[in-house]
Amino acid sequence: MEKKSSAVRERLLETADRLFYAEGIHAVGIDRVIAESGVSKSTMYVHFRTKEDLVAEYLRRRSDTMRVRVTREVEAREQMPVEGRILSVFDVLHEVISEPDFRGCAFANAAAEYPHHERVKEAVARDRVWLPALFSRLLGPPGAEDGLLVAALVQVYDGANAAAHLDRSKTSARTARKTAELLLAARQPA
Amino acid sequence: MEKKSSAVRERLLETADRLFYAEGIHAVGIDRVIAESGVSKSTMYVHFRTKEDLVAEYLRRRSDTMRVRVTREVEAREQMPVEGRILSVFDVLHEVISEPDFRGCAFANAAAEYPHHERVKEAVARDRVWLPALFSRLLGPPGAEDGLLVAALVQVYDGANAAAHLDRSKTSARTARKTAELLLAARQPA
DNA sequence: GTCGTGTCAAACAGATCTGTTCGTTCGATA
DNA sequence: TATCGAACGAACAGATCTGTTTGACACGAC
Repeated sequence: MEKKSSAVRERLLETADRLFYAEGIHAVGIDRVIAESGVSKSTMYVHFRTKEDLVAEYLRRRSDTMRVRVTREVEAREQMPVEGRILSVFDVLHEVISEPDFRGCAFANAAAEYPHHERVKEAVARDRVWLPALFSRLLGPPGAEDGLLVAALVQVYDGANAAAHLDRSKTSARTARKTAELLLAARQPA
Repeated sequence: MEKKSSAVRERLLETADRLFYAEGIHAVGIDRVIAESGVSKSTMYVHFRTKEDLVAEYLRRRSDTMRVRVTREVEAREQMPVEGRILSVFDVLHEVISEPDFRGCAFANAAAEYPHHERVKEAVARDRVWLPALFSRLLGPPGAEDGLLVAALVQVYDGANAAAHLDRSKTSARTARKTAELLLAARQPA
């Protein structure tokens, strides 16, 4: 299934990703996407029945890309203690927010633009699952307070994302990492 | 200056605040605002020369309202130790995210919708100042690491805001408060 | 060689959005 | 009572946005 990976489709998605993320979804019309991707409008509507479809696919890929990127780094530290593996998530975040075109969390942004849009809400909900799941898995068989620890770690991650965006802070992921260290050190020594 | 506080202007701003915050700025047209405020379009354009002016004023008031609300709670605890005063910020946040129409940080949302819009950027920058300033003031004459502590506290606040919005978490401010307690307890005991 | 598929270019339809204009109404005040 | 300011309602202009339609072209497979 889903053999649809033609060259035009890919070009459309790359352009959509770049424009939607950089300028916002509402602010970028279909005409911009087709102009900058070099695909004709009629062809674009063959590959994506509506703009909504294009947006949904944009979000799906954003989520997958980030999840894979973070997960790969964590997996690469297989023989590290869990603390180091969890902290490496914040190292990836540091890389991400350092990229010149960083403009915050694509899902927070999409949720802000389309608060009552069903497919966007689904895409956001889907994205919001993987990071706490990763932390949970790394922290092993859940103790009583691990739910709280996971939630706290995710919050620190989100806060660093927000600060990097709204304050243009270049160091927010470093700050977040230190807070995460503190949270991990304070874990109940069961 | 700025004696402009007529009844129509107030009705326009109240309606704009409700609609822009609930549904997003792009998604709400001027026609919605005038219809729901019961003000004619021509009158609205007397009070606000453009939609942009209305948006800027909406953000200004949102920022002021929240700043006043938080500051008042903190000031009410004048004889408490600083830790308690700082933690009370997260109690206010808990109240805010518990309100039924909560839909995230209005400034994060606006920044997501208008990434390159000068007046929105100004409004966001203006809002982003008061919370770290409040934390700094409470923490007293800045030690070497207090900048880091302030940034960490703000991040935790932002993270709780994001989680409350994107995950519909009702407990995120409580989680954030616990993290803040940890951060404060770990302060260098100078 | 013909058919089918994928693509393009351009015009168009219909909706929506911001902002303007114009004539009218109503109430306060001098 | 006459005047003036504030607001109204409705139509309009012009831009923009999503999505459709039409006709043509290129190219590979049968």
